[in-house]
Amino acid sequence: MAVRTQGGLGTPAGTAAAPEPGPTGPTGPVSTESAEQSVPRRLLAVATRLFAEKGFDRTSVQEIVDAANVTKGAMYHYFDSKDDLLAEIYARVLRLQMSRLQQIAASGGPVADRVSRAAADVVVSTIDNLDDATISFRSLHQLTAEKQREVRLERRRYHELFRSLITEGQRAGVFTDRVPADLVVDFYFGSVHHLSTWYRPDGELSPAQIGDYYADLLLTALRS
Amino acid sequence: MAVRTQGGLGTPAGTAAAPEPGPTGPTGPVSTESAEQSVPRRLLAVATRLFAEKGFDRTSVQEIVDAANVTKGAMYHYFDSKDDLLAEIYARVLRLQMSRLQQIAASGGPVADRVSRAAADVVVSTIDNLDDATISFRSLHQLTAEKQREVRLERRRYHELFRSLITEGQRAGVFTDRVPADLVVDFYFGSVHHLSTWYRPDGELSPAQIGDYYADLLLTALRS
Amino acid sequence: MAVRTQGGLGTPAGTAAAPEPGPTGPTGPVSTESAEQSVPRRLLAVATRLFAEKGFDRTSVQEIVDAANVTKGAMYHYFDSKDDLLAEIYARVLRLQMSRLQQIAASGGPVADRVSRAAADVVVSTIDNLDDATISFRSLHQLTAEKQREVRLERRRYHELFRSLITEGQRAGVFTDRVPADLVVDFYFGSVHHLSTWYRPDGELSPAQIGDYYADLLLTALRS
Amino acid sequence: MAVRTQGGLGTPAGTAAAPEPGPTGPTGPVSTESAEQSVPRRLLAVATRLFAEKGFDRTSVQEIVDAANVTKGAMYHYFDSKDDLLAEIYARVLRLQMSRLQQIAASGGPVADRVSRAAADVVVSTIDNLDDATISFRSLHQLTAEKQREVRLERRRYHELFRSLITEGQRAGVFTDRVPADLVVDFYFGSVHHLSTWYRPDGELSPAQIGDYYADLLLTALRS
DNA sequence: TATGAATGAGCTTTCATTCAT
DNA sequence: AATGAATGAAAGCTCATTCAT
Repeated sequence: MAVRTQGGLGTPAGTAAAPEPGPTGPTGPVSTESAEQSVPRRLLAVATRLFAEKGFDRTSVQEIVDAANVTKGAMYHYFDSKDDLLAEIYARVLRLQMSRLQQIAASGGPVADRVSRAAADVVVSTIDNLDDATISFRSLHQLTAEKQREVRLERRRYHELFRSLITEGQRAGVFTDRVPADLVVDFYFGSVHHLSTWYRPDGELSPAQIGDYYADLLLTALRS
Repeated sequence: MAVRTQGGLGTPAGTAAAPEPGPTGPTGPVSTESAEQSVPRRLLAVATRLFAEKGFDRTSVQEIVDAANVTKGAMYHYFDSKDDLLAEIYARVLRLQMSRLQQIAASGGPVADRVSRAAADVVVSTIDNLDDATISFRSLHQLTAEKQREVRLERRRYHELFRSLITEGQRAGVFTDRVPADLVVDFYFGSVHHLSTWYRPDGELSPAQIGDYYADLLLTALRS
Repeated sequence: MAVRTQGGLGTPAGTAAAPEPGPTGPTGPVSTESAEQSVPRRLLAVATRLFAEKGFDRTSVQEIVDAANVTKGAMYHYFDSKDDLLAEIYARVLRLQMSRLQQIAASGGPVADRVSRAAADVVVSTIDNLDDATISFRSLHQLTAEKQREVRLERRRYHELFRSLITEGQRAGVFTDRVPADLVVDFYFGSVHHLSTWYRPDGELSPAQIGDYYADLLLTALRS
Repeated sequence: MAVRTQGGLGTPAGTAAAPEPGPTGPTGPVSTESAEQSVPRRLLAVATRLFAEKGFDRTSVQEIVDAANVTKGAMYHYFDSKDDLLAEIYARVLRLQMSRLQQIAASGGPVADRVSRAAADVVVSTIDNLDDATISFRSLHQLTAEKQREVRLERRRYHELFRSLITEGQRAGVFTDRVPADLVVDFYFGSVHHLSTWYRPDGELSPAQIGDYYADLLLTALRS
């Protein structure tokens, strides 16, 4: 991030204290990407869509700023580089996924239930943010080495949390330990990340159904 | 493809019996990528490595021809474009995977055995050609629309064959039909394609072991 | 200059008697460049250092204001442009050198003594303000045509004064007139300006020693 | 330099063996900068003129290639960067000056004569290549650190050779050793480098006269 | 069959300056 | 007296591809 002012993107930029008016706010037309939101938000939204559609390297900064109705200078006021935009997208995804998993992991109930809920939930939230998924499984190598490291680290922390649920189930005897928990995690998240290559909103199955099927497959494979 | 030469790349590379003499004859140096092979082979080998390492868009034609010890003119003699190189890599991968799956599908034995063998085999062969896997899960959108269609078609044919084994098992009652066969295929190949993001040659598990674990997970999930 | 404020930069900086209280009053931190001095002074000090270090074109306004702990708006309040900063630096240097030379020229004693003292003094004062010297011999062409003219004019007036001392010596018969006085002046100030390219504070010779040697070389060359 | 072919710029680029036709060659019009010469030569000639006129940072690559009647791509085919162009100019200057000094140093005669000839010659050759002089005393900091080091090294070798003549004269007793030889060299070359700031072709003195005067001043200052 | 100079469009990024507050 | 978001023009550089030889 570039911006010399207080307030990054976790908290809305532009105005320090009050969150900016949502789509139902008092002024202006309603279009998620090109009005009513703060400049950096709009840029991120647009960049996410374009990176997913055409790939990072094939999306020019010009296209992004045009679509966001902003000048190039403005973009570089808020972001250090095109790369920074991508890094911000990764950060947002990881933050979101991690917080959802943490909530589920911390909730009560039998471990199998928690794993099942986590497994289904990550499917639904991946489908809800399909562009993010497309980008994050395809563009890691387009980040700087430094930022790749950060992303990998964060991703590992996520995997470890998920794995800890699996091993908890294995110790409790409800999951088989024939297969190493590590491998199970990689196995499952491979499936999840690839949703973006085949899921179509007009398909027969709803996100929730797919989530349930995926969770079923995982749980059945693990049941000892 | 451009190739106005005889023979060459139409026949599957993997199964070529005799290694062809390089342009420098029997005395030239021995290096898989930059001598002893035909120019187009060398270009494909080098391109595969570089595309996997740095991504398609970040690999310049100049880098490819330099690494292959060839001039640009020569490259454009054999390939229509940089794009063509990528398409050729996709074609090679698909050809190889398809032929292996066909062989296993056509072999005898109980359907569960065939699925298990196919599941384990695709893991091993994916690991054996990890660069191909990296490229093919990351670069589809860098092909022209037309070539994307071709690749998708071919990939669908592959999936259908695999799916037919699953449905065979379901009809035979050895696999559950709780989960649609289609979904199972996508689920499993997601895991497989993602091998390229985490597999490391120096890891604890051998390719064969990983293949067995993956097949185990799939078969257990399916066992009715 | 923009300055719409009272006092400030019109009076020579070097001779200001009382250090002015900084904007943070008596309790602020003490650092020549970023506190305790008035904003325009700080900007000039910082700009001088940065222009000498990296060159005028390679120093951005942002860098200057950051280093001076000031905002862009503030800078543009005091200076018309980046160019104006440079012009101010030139003006300061010329004012300083001129006043020193005038003092020496007006002092009594044999003309050879006065030339000798002037020659040594300009060396010492150049070394004392080495950044100024670096800038002024390298950045003239970065001023607007108009300001270049002004600087050249002022510089010529300085040279004329020095030259008048030489011709005085020539007329008095203590200096040779084999070489035109004009040329002697250019010859000598070339040497002086170039001090900034080779002088190092950790060198063996002190500024005063160098001044004496330079004066010796000049006087010997002139002695008839 | 970029160019992947044999033959740099010391030897004429373009054709390997035969030096390209001079301005009197058989084909094409006669204009030093934009025709009949090889592309890299033209680029260097044009760049030298523009860098001297407007400064390195204020000369755009676009201006250079326009003036040289060449496309940007062509420029980047021959030079790695705009920086490389500048480095090449420095290299050319240093090569030339060094070779002239070596010739004079190696010639016979009393040491005072050799110093005198060298001193006068460097003035004349500096005036003959005034653009080079302008650039080289003003643009060193615009080279990369690495190339600055190279230039400084080469320049030091030049100074050492000149200094060795001075010390030879000091040991022989024809020059005073009141002033360190090192300092004398810096003193004199300051004067020489600054020729570019005041010399005008329409001035009263010819280059040769100026050379003689400069040599006179130096020699008189040194005569013991 | 192969060369490599040359093209030209497009890329990301920088930056002095303005202006509503 | 000061802020800092925003502008818009221009910068240096890359690269797939062509073509005369």
